[in-house]
Amino acid sequence: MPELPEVETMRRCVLPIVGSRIRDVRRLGRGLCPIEILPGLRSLRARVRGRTITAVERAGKRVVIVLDGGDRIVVEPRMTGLVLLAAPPDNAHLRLVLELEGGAAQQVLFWDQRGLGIVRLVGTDGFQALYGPTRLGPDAAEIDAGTLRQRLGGSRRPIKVALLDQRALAGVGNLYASEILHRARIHPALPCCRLRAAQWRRLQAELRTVLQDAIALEGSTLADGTYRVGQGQNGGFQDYHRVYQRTGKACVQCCRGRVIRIVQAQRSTFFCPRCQRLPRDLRGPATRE
DNA sequence: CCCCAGTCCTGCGGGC
DNA sequence: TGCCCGCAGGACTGGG
Repeated sequence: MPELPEVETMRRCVLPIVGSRIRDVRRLGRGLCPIEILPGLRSLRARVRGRTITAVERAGKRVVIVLDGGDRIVVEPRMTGLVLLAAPPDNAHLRLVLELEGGAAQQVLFWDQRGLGIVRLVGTDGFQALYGPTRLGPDAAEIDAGTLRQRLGGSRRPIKVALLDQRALAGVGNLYASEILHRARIHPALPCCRLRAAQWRRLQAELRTVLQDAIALEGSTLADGTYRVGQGQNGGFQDYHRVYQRTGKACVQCCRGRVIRIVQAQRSTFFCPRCQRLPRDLRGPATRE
C-alpha cells in the first residue's frame, strides 16, 4: 500500500539518520520468512559496516539510503513495509535493524507484516540499472503536463492502468490513482489516447495537489492499520478519500452519483459514474444511467 | 508494444 | 465454533 506520499513520509521521518555511521546490521523475525535481502545479509553487513549515511532520498515508492562512497540501501516497502526510527507496530514482524553510531539516530528499522518488501544494496551502476530513468519515470508529484501527455498520450491503455506504470511516471499506486482520477473527473477506463488537452492539464494538476496534500497529512492509514507514522500515529489523508473503498457511498463531488467499484488489470478501481463520464461512443448500452 | 495470469506473503472476513 | 477459501495488491516474469 505505501505509495508516494507514504514513502515520502517515511523518508522524512528517518532523516535524522543522515550523518550517522552504520555499526551493524541485524536480521530479526526468527522463524519468519525474513524480508528479502539482496544480495544477502553477509555481504550487506560487510559492505555497510562503518559507512556513513550521507542522504536519504526517494525513488518512486522506494526509500534510498545513500552511503559515503556511493553505495545505496534501497528499501521497497511494497504492501506493508515500513521504514522507522522507533515504535514499530509490533516486534513480531520486525525484519531488519541498522544499528547506528556517531549521529542523531541510534537505529533505523525495517518492519513488514506480509514480507513482500525488499531491501537491497546496490552500487552506482546497479542503482542506475534498477532505478534509473529506463526503469522509473519522472516523479508523479513533480511531472509537468507536457511530459505527462508525452509519456502516456500515445497509449490505448485505460488511463487508470497507465497511471500505475512506474516506467511512465513513478509513485502512483492503486489508491491514489482512483483518488486523482476522481478529482480530475476522468473515467478510469478512458484510453490515454482519448484524453483531451484540458483533461491532461486537470490530471497533472490533481496529481500534484493530491500527492502533495497527502504528503502534508503524512499519507493514508487504511482499515488494516499497517501504515504508521513516526511514533505510531495514523496518517491523515484517509479522511479525505473520496472514492477509494467507498463503494455505494454518495459521491462527495457531484452529490448525485454513488461510488462504484470495477476491476482493471486485476485491481480494484473506484469511481463515480456520474462525474467521471466516458465519451458517448465508448459508453456501453448498460452504462447508460 | 500491450495485455494477462501467476508469483511472493499474511491477516481478515465470508460462508458453511 | 472452527476451518477453508478468497481477497487485498506492488513489482516482476513469462507467454501470447
